[in-house]
Amino acid sequence: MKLKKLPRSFYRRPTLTVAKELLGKCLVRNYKGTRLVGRIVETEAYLGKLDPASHTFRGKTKRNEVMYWGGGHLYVYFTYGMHFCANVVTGEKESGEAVLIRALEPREGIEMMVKNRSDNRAKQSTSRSTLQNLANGPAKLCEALSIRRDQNGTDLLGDEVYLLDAPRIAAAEVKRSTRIGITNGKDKKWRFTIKANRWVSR
DNA sequence: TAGTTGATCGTCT
DNA sequence: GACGATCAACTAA
Repeated sequence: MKLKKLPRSFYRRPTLTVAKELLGKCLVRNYKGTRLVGRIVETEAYLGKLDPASHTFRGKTKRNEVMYWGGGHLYVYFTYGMHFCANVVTGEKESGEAVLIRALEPREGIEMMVKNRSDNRAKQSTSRSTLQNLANGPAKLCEALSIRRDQNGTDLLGDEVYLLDAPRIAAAEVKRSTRIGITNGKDKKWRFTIKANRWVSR
């Protein structure tokens, strides 16, 4: 069966629901005529005003403006002086909520992803670092898919970046845990992963 | 293999 | 002026 692009209505729902259902969907990035595709295996929800760890906790700013555009947009931010992270904006307009994509399982255009990753850094991946290291972290997948500041605010119903529908992951296969790399709101179990999936970040 | 640290800069206080 | 939704290299054992 042919997989379809997810409709706007998919995103305009409660953020935790979207975060959970994003698991197993495929993220597609059209880059220089090549389709780069990865299956989402790990997400985290950021619930705006309810969430001290969210960029929008303290209200709208120039940086987090995109999170108020409403479900179906891509929010890309820069952090640690060198990394980008990609979020899917969820909920209605002005909700200020989004889901962070934390890890992908590479599916298509893998050669290009490897190239993107090694171009930016003058690193060399030898024996050990193979596909495992390609997109198992929020900053890594941005590099692999060449998502940068230019993609901030991209409409996910366009052709540049979008998501393809896929059969929903069974509830028994979804693991819920605490989020990673934050200090505020540590206790909230708003991270979703596919159980026993080797592509999840650590 | 676990734990520590340097890189590096836009954004908010 | 401080720090972060990170990563990879380096150190010690």
